[in-house]
Amino acid sequence: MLLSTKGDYGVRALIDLAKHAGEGPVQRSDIARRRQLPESYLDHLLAQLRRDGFIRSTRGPGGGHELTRAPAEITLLAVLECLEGSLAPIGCVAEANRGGESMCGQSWVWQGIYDDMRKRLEGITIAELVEHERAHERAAVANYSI
Amino acid sequence: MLLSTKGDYGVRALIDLAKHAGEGPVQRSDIARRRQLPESYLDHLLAQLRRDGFIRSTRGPGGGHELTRAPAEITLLAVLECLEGSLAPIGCVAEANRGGESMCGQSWVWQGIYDDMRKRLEGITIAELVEHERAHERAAVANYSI
DNA sequence: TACAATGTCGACCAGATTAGTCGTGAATCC
DNA sequence: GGATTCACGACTAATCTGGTCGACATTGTA
Repeated sequence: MLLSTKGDYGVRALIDLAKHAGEGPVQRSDIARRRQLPESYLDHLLAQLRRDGFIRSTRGPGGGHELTRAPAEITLLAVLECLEGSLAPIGCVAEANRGGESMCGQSWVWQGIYDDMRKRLEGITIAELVEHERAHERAAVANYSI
Repeated sequence: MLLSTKGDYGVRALIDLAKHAGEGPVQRSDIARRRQLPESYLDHLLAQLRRDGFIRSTRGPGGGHELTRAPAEITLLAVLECLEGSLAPIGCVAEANRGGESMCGQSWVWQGIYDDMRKRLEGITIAELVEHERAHERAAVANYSI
């Protein structure tokens, strides 16, 4: 598996923050409840996202977490690399892209796959994921009303 | 990391078998020495490849391992799925492709990436990897002779 | 100023996976 | 019968995953 729950949960948390942008800080407990994530685990992910500048946090009553940028300016690639580290599919590619020169015999295959994937992930923003989720919600409501 | 050393080593072993196809069974110790792999670990990988019908093995003096098919008929995708199990980048895609219906919010992204990758890997055979390696060897020799 | 709400940080933990090693046994050839 | 080779399962150490927990820092409010 290329992705662990770190990346998965972290993206969901950012989607939640994006959906509530402009409403003041969003509390960890609210994110955890709405997205059904373990709150104390979410804690670590938010810490990482803050360290990398995706969110800002404030303490005290009424405190919480907010995006530092517009959702349309946060790419899925950036978020996942923040939370998961390198997304390289195989060790030799990870080393090569860290500036190393080691290239195993099949790395040309994996480098191509890696480049494709990064390109795709770079083209998707949190804003698009929010929009996708909203469309899904509308579809669900439409189904229900039939 | 999507791939462990299992897939990596296993592919190298098959390349070795392909290069020595038609010369009778190739011994585990020879593969391990030429490819610089731990022999006792390679044992497990060859067992898996045999169970899935990629190679046949014979015991006793002069025994060893051989491909059951032409290298051009063995795709990288098939080998890797044999050794690594599913190559799905994230859990929800793995479940969806096992017949489940669970689709997380971002799975449309990952399904596309997964499909791209499988298509690429399906288009590459062990024969091509052997040819690539030979080309690399020729280049190295050419460099040396300058 | 006290207290409650909230985030911050690091220690800790159980289970799974990875990357092996090793030993016993089975088949085969001479 | 002995040497050679594969077959298979037990075992292990290190690392990663997916958390939990507790002490502490910060801040708003009464």
